[in-house]
Amino acid sequence: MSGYMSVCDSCMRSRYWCSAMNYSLRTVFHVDMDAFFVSVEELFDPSLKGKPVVVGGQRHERGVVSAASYEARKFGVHSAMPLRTAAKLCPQAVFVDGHPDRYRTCSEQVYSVLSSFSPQVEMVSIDEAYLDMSGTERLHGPPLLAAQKLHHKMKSETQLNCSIGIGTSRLVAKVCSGKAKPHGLLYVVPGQETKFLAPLDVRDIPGVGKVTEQKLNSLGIRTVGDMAGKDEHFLDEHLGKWGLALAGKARGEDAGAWFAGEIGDLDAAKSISHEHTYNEDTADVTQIEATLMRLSEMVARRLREQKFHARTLQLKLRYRDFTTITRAHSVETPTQLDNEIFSEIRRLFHANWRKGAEIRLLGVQASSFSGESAQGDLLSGQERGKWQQALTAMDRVRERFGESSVRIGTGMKGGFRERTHENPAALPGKSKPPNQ
DNA sequence: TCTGGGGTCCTAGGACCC
DNA sequence: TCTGGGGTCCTAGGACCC
Repeated sequence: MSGYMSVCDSCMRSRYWCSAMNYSLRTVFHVDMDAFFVSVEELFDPSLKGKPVVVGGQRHERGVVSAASYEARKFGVHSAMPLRTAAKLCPQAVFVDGHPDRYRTCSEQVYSVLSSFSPQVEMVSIDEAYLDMSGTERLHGPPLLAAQKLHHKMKSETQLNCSIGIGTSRLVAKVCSGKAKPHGLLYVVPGQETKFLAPLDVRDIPGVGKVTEQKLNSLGIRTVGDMAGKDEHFLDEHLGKWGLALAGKARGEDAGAWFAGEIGDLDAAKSISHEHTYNEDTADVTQIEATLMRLSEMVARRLREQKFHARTLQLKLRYRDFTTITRAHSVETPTQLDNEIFSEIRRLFHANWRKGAEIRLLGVQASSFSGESAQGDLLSGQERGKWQQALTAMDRVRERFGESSVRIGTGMKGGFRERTHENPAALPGKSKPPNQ
């Protein structure tokens, strides 16, 4: 049981190997899809293959890159970069709008492949998952063999590539998958965690961003090894609770539970939000309220889908100069109704907007969820019931015929004015008050 | 460069209660 | 009358992730 070698599937170069094996420890896979959005777009339009591709919007739009193909990355393009910057760096790139529905569908296929390898799969985002592979040796063989099988099955069933990191903790597995990209495997054998992590930049630790990196650097800490060398008091003193967590990470340890399934409802959503950035800043109250209405509807609809009632409603407001404020209010009766959310949001807006100041972004967020709402005072119990019914019916229609098929008309309780939808494509909807 | 959208978690201050 | 300390809830802001 010695000498497993990790091999990149495409180039067959070895990546890492070691001779120690220990099955008494847990084996975690971190599976990360390669350039996921780009790869999915290529499935729908094979002519994109081999070209520099930028997913996220058109080259002159306000917005940022969601994903870039490896060809585009060669020019310095990366995700979160403004689209216009990407266009300057790589003028020949093909710019593609994102298609969330396609990604969701493919993500489900990915999940089903993963599920055939372990009963413990935790999707942590649309293109990324942890698998608890402990105890699967008899079925799938030792970790590297199982990982190679997974690579092949993923490719043959979804036509997508992934990278796989293997370790005794989620942290190590995650760092490995990052180092294995693209389409590689990387295995850190039990006992070698600290050695593997030590030379890495602190920035490679998930959770360490620009700010924490700067702070650590100023303390003379550049590598994970530097961090592991400091005692916990030191880190605690300078970084608080974070410091202690980081000290553990430097040793390759996870904080908290291994897998959500073990401690129950870890994946339950804690907030639901929608926001919108205008293509052109605006101070037009009619347009602003229409946007707030639409965002409120979107949030309410998802609350109903998930059978949540929210107690805390939050408005987010970003001005032209990028200064951003949030203003929240907790209502007495948790709600999932469009008009209750909208009226609270509208109140927050008018109470906090610097009148006349141009707005770049608006957002609506709901949180503090409960399963049921008490019978409330904003609307009487009977009235509330009617709204509930009407809105649930509308949700069903929207599901079948699309977002623009139903609109709340004027004159309903709550008095919404006719919508001036800023997205022309969504405009030609029928106005239809709920029955009764 | 001119900065999306959807989330999670943490901190910190103030109100309020005991 | 002045003064504690702990706990919890609420709100605002910010770091970070994909």
